[in-house]
Amino acid sequence: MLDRPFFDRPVLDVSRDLIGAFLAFDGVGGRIVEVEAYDEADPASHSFRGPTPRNAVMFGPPGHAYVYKIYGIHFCLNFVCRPGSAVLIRALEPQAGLPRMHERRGGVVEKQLCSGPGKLAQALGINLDHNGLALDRPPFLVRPADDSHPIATGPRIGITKGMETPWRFVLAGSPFLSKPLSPERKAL
DNA sequence: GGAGGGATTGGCT
DNA sequence: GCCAATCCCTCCG
Repeated sequence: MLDRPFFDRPVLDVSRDLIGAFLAFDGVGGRIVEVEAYDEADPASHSFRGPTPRNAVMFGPPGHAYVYKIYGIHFCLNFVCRPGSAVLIRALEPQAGLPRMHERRGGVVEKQLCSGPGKLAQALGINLDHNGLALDRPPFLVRPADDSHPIATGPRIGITKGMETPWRFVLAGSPFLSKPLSPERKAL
């Protein structure tokens, strides 16, 4: 079980170590195959301009869920690390509760159940009610990766600032990513 | 008090 | 590839 000490570390270390970890929400989830790191010095981060009502959880204790709504439609799930930093969970390899994922996501193929931050939140049933919940107890369950995985990094997706910062981490070669990594780079 | 915009997705050209 | 959908949060007046 991953709890506060795991998340009370530099956000890049946490991001790398989350690749291959298992995430479930109310028994629905899978292996984390794609994340992105954000911190307070980063113009792409919600925490860049300091604490506000929306991002308050990012400045709270490590090991909690920061959930926000994007484009008025979708939800995105982050894991809070040290104050002002968080890891956006972007894609899972579905492993648990697949029938419920399919119900929530409609008639998509398995590869597309959790291949993006909004899709993942929809498949797991995560919304603003879950903002601020601790990650080390139900309905959340986060378990460490049981062995090492080939990790690749690259630029983050969809942002309009900080595009040059290669803080996207993926499980190299996974077919469950939101987008292929290009060009492929070695992990730090 | 109000306008502008976003760490996305899915559908259409 | 392009673009609309749709909610607050943030910032400015």
